Amino acid sequence: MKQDIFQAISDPTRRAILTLIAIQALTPNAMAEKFDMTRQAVSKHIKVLHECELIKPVHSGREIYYHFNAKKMQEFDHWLAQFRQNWETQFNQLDQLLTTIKEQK
Amino acid sequence: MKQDIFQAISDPTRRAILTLIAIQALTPNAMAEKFDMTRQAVSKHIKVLHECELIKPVHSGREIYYHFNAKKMQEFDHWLAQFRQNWETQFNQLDQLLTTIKEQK
DNA sequence: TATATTTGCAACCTAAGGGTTGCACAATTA
DNA sequence: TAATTGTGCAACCCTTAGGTTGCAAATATA
Repeated sequence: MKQDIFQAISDPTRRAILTLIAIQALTPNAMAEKFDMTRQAVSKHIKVLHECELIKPVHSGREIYYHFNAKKMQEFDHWLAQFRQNWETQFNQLDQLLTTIKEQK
Repeated sequence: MKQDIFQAISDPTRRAILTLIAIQALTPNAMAEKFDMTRQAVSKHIKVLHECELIKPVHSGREIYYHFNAKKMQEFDHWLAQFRQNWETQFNQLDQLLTTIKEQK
């Protein structure tokens, strides 16, 4: 079952993991130390992030360093692009509309 | 219970709603016509989007037009900012690292 | 070889998500 | 006023999500 990046990002723990490894690649054990939950729980989050390719494993002996996959994160940026025009122009128009309606009452 | 914007966009139907009303404000009934589910199910999605302020209701008689709140959507853009540097530079470095490791074998 | 370490996987439990139907209520219209 | 329309809320059901414990496999170390 291929995961969806939006679903992957919806969990706060997974967002924290991404923030951590965007700075430096980490092993599952190293990540688990940062959170108040079992290593296995963190491992599940890693699995989700890996399945949707937001992170990439680099094996080194028995350790696995998970790296942040910036390229995949760009997909989120592309989805956001459809709304950029809105927050550049339309939100001023909405303010105007709301003001107009208020005045009509 | 205040909703989280990341959780709000994790659902495909809610993303579709946002895409629709980014173009033009719509009533719940008008939205429901676009989807293969009951009006009440769509209404639940609207509730989630409203609670986290990604959409804003504008009442007009007994109808309610939900408008896209571009300002709130910008929060995603701000969250993404922390990763921009990564996809501008680091993903090339990762490629290099992977290549290096491959050569070491 | 025996032992310790790092990791992943399976079973299980509980809470939350997303759908349904039914109903209540306010605003419009006959 | 009576009937229709647009909306939201509650109860319910089933599946998924996120946590736990326990175990197995692979690598490193004594």
